[in-house]
Formats: sequence, structure tokens, C-alpha cells
Amino acid sequence: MTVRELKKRETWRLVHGTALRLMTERGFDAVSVDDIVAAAGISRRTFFNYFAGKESVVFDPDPGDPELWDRLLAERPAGEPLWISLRELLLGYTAATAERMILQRQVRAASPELAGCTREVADRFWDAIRAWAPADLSDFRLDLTVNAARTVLNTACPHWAADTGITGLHALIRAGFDTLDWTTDESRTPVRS
Amino acid sequence: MTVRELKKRETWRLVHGTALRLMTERGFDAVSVDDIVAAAGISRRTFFNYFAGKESVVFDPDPGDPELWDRLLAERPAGEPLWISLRELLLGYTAATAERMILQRQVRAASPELAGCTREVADRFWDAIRAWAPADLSDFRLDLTVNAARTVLNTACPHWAADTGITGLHALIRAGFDTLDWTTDESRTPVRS
DNA sequence: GGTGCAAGTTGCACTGAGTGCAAGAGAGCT
DNA sequence: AGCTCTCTTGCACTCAGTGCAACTTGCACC
Repeated sequence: MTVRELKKRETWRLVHGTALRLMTERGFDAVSVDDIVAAAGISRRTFFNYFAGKESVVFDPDPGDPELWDRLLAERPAGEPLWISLRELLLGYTAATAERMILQRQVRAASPELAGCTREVADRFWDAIRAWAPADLSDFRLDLTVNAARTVLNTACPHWAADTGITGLHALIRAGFDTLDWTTDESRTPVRS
Repeated sequence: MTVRELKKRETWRLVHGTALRLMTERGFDAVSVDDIVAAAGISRRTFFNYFAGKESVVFDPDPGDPELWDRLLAERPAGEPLWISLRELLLGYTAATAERMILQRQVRAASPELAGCTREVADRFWDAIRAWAPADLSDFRLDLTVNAARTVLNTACPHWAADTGITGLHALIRAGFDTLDWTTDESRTPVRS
């Protein structure tokens, strides 16, 4: 790890941390890029070297995340059903980045304007999974399965009570994976009265 | 229908149509709001009276859509499983707005910058469904089921081949609903080799 | 038919996001 | 040291989006 890379990570985390702290205090819209760079002590232009936009500072993965993904993906045993793998990957990732998840949760709580933004976890995580997943599925089936897992997380997050910690999120994720694993059992199929 | 409402619809459709036409030609980013208002013959400020932002001009529902939703929702028989209702609602909605779907498809094709934007169909359609759906489900189960249907559509759209027309999209939607209706049957559960 | 009100339109001025460019500071290599 | 490549920075610019105040027009009531 060269000095440059190290400094880059440091700066990334400094700016990221500063921005999310300000946003939990005032809300996303009420914090301008100028506010962030002033508080972080970097120039406006440098901010945009690190982040493609203001939203990216909230949702981009940590520079160390790709290694984490590789580790999590390597841990999955061969022959495991994809749906189960996806569940375990999500549980593993959210456990390893619990502080980040909670921080993002707080930013959302303080920023109703982010309501429509569904990127709960970095898009690139899903790209990595898609690249790793078995190729014997049709593209459509694969996309659908991965997107269903994504939906479980995206649905779980807004239902995640603040006082339950990361285990509260995990319970919702597990429940979501169980629910979407529909059986033909009538009792599990919601029916309109 | 008062004259004011009529004029408003006319203007909405004029601006909407103009914008989408320009965007299919040049792409989303290459069309500025000034371009749109100049071509449509309204003022810049009026554009923002009709649309909350540039993205809204692509994804907002037609002013006549709420009536359509009401009609589609009223057609669903009591006692029908929610999952089936959702499938039929999606098929009905996309059939009734086929030209719009195809137009949006073209805008996307010309605008790679919209790739991350998952609003294939108006958010308010989903809000209407959520409000209509049975209340005896837990919030989480209901959200999850509705979001799963949404995922089917959002996954189907990018896989939708341009030359197949709206029936091509319908085939994908049906396949998606069938796929997500997982059984415990091993043969339908993707397994990593 | 005129009069008053509410709704819609417009121009103007302003904030803030995001980009292209060119110059400067610093890391890394020989 | 000197050379090079990367990163940072300031500057100037475009464009999205908003608040406000003036103007126009549909509409209702007399």
C-alpha cells in the first residue's frame, strides 16, 4: 500500500465522515458541497475528484469494500443455492459495515428528500455479485434473482427500527428472504378479502 | 372538465411529448430545460410549475393515469391472491400505456446516463396499489410483495427487446411473476456449481 | 356585461451542483 | 538532484431549480 493510496483512503474517509455528520445534523439538502469541503479542509474541485456527485458521498462504497466483497464471495460454498448465498452475502456485508449502515440510516432519517433514492447499499456490490453468480442461468433469471435480493434489503431498511441495532436489520432481512421464498402453500399467499 | 383543466392537460402533454421527442434524438443530458421550453413555446418557469425537475418530465404519470388506475383496481375480483392481482395490474397498465412505455424505452436507449434510474413506471402507481391492497398483511409483508412486483417490471424493462412490441414486455412480466413464485422444488432453485 | 377573485404564466435574480482547463504541489523512481 | 506522473486547486462557465412580484386569464357572482 503506497503512501498515495493511503492518503487517498484517508481523505475519502475524512470527506465521507464529515459529510455524513453534517447531514445527520441538518439534512441532505441543507448541506451544500461548499459546507462539506470547508469542514473537511479540501477544495471544492477535489470533492468532485473523489465523488461523482453529492449523492455519491452518501452511497458510494468505502474504498476497502471491494476486498470485503471478494472475501465474502470466496466464503460461499460451491453448490449452495443462489438464493441462500445472496442472503448470507447480505447478512455478512451489513454486519461488516454496520456502523456505515446505521450512519446512512440517520442521514435518511434527517433527509426526507432522499426518500425516492433506493440505493441502500452500493450498486457496485450488486455488480460484483452478478459477475460472481453462476452463468448457467439466463440473464433474465439471474437479474431477477439478484434484484429480488436487492429488493429485500431495500424494503427492510425503511422498516428497520432505530433502536434495534444491526440485529434488527438482520431479522428483517431473514424474514424477507423467507417471505419471498413463496411456496404454493395457500396460507402463505396473501389474498384480498 | 373545466377549460382550465383541459388546457393544463394539453400543455402537460405538449411539454411531455416535446421533451421525450428531443431526448430520443439527442439523449437526456444533451437536452436542456431551455431547449424543451423553447421547442414547446412555454416559459422556463412554467416548465417547473408542471414538473418538479427534468427527470419528472420523463417519469411522471400522465394526468389521466389516476383514473386508469382506479379502473384497473376496480376490475380485480375480491379474493384474488395479491400476487396475481399485481401481475394483472401491471399487464393492464403497461397495455393501456404501451406507446408511453415504448417512448420511455427509446429515451433510455438514447440516454445511458439514466441507467441508474429505476423508476420504470410512476411511483404514484405503486402508491395507489399500496393504498388499495389488503390491510391484513403486516406492513413489511405488503411492502415486500409490492416491491417484488415492482422488481419484476424493473428487471423486465431492460431485457425488453425493442422489436417485440408491448407483447414482448408482457411475456417477460409473466415469466418474472412465475419465476419469483418460487416453489421448494429443487429444480427451480438456482444452484451454484 | 362588469367586477373581483383565484389560478396560471412569465421574467428576473439568485443559489447551488457539476465540469473543463491549466497551473501548481507532492509522490515516486533513477 | 532531476524527471515524471498523480493529485490538488482556483477560475470561469453551464445548467438545474427556487422565491418573488407582476401580469394575464378563466370563472363565478351580482
